[in-house]
Amino acid sequence: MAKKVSIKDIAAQLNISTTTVSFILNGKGKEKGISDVLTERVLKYVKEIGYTTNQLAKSLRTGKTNIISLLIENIDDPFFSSVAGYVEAEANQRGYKIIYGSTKNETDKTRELINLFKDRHVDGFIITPAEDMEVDIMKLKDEGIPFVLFDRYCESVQTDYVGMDNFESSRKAVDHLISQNHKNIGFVTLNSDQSQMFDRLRGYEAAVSSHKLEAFIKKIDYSKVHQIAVKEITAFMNENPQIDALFFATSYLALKGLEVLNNLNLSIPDDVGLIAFDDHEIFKLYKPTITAVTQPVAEMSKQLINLLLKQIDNDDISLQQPKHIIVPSVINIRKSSA
Amino acid sequence: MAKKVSIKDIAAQLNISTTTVSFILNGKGKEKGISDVLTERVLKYVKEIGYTTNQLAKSLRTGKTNIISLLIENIDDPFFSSVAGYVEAEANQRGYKIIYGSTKNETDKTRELINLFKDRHVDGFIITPAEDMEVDIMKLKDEGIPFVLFDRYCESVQTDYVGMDNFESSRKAVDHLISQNHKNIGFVTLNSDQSQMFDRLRGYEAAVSSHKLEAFIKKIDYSKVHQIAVKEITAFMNENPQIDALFFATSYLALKGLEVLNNLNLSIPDDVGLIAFDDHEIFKLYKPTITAVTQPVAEMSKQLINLLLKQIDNDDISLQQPKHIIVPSVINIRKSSA
DNA sequence: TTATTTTACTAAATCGTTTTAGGAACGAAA
DNA sequence: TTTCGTTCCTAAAACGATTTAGTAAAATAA
Repeated sequence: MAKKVSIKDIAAQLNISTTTVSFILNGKGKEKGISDVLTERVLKYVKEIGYTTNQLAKSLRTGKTNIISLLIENIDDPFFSSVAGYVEAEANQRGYKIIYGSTKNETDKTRELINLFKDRHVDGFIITPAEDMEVDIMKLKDEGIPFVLFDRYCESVQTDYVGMDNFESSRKAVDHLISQNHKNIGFVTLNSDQSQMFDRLRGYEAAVSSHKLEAFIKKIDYSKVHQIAVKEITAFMNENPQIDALFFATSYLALKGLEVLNNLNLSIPDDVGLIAFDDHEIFKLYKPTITAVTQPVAEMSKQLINLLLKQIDNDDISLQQPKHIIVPSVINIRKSSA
Repeated sequence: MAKKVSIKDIAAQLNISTTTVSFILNGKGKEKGISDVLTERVLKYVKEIGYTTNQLAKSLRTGKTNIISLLIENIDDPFFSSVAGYVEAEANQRGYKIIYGSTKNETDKTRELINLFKDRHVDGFIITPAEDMEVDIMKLKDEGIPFVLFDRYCESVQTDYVGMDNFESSRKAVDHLISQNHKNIGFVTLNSDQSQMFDRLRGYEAAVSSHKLEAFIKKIDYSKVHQIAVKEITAFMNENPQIDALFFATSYLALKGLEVLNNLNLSIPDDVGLIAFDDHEIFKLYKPTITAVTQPVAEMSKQLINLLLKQIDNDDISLQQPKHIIVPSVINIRKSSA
């Protein structure tokens, strides 16, 4: 394994100082009054031997890593991996790389990841906070570390945030079911106090109560979705046979729901109308196609990077007013909600 | 933003040397003959002020980052994001973090990502190589940088590799269609020379030719799948109306195929039998359910990290015989191939 | 001629660790 | 009293860059 050549080696080889080499490599030759002749010579030699900078050393000295930490619920989830894809593209374009971590929506895991990446001196964070993270978020803010919350926010801490109007989106979705003559609309959601889930629940409640309909709510633990969702939803349907439509708070819950409706031989939308929160490739192909509240993932990703880089570039964060960017949702109306 | 405290600060505060602090923090106190009393005192103080190591500095000095670069085709693809999820979990457990890059299966982009992460001194790479990367892979090998290829390998370079027997899996899938009395089996694949695609093609050809059946092959450019696949597959079906079964070389091609069959009002499996390479959540729910060749993603991920860490831990890589780990595939037989 | 400015460069400190090589203090052995 | 081992700790170099605060020499001005 040939040792990598360093600026020092270049300097020695060309009989000049490392300072000069560094200036030239960083394009500060002109500004620092290095002659064109020497600049040429250095650049040529550097190219010849194929030197590349040791980013670790550079980062240590400058305090900049050009790495952004993306902490999402789970990389193996279409919504989040889609965000990861867009965020990566957007970040790359602006000279940043992404280091990710799946929080599994667990507070301890998220906290641990934040600390790990802080020690690695990432330039900033994009975080989908788990529950009870107010203290940690507050700490990040106090330390002046750039970060943007995503998907859900912390009620008690003012921070940059990109997300959707979950309340309004949810209400509209339920309104749409009502407009299609569904009367007994069940809501299947997570057992979670996170803002996005809370708002979706409130939206559902607002819609049904404003039409004087009865509310049917089923909450499922996030950590147990895969094990128990099918059973729980089945029980929910059996206990409330009058339900003629279902609204699912996430796409993976909706998938579980489809499985249940299949098992129960209930047809969509004749027996049960259906809308899911978050779109999914399946929904376009399923028979019937499934109506879904769609988050503009590309737009959100762009905003996330925008806000974050704005923080990273201005170090006088404290002066800035935290920004909440609420992007509009779209309901992709398909056959399941007829 | 309070300046972070360093080992130097601790040493100064306690009136001892940084060496001592470092030894203690790295658990070398005993070995280096630091007294228990002092060890206690340092540990207590460190805890009190909540010191954490600057990993950048540590990495610079030790040459270890504990970061693995995962270069996959596209994070926004269920197969790869699933791999990313497992690889992350496996790596985390063993003290490593993942920095990822989506290559989009483009040679230049992949090359660029490799170089970028090399400059960042990642400890190793997991790579799904794009086409024509032999030279780059050879270079990595020469430089003694630990890496494992995944999903597809480089014919001309001996390297560690984790993948499947694509030839055999493909042949079995086609054999299964034949056993179900399909006679004219079309194969829809990518226009690619990569090993995994090449082997799937060979598997298909072997199966049809051994049964003296005619081959119908459609190749689509990876970069244009989203734009043209539906049109191309439609044309393919129209030009070859005798086709009574389709085998798709990837799950996203199969999704395009489903769209086409829908449009053409062809029913599965009565008009056209169908098998996809790579499973997908949709396939379990689609009506009818779709038969798929399934890669054991969890197992592959574990093997990837295993092989890679073995390289990272032994620096006498040159002595090791490159290992090819071929994991068995499973055909999830569902209704579409009846 | 001398003073000043400009041009073209560089020595050395620094970022925060790890690690090599060694040193002081003390007691025991010769 | 010298010598030798222990025990416990440290000075300083190193990793590879950036950057501050210069300086020497040449050009220009006075």
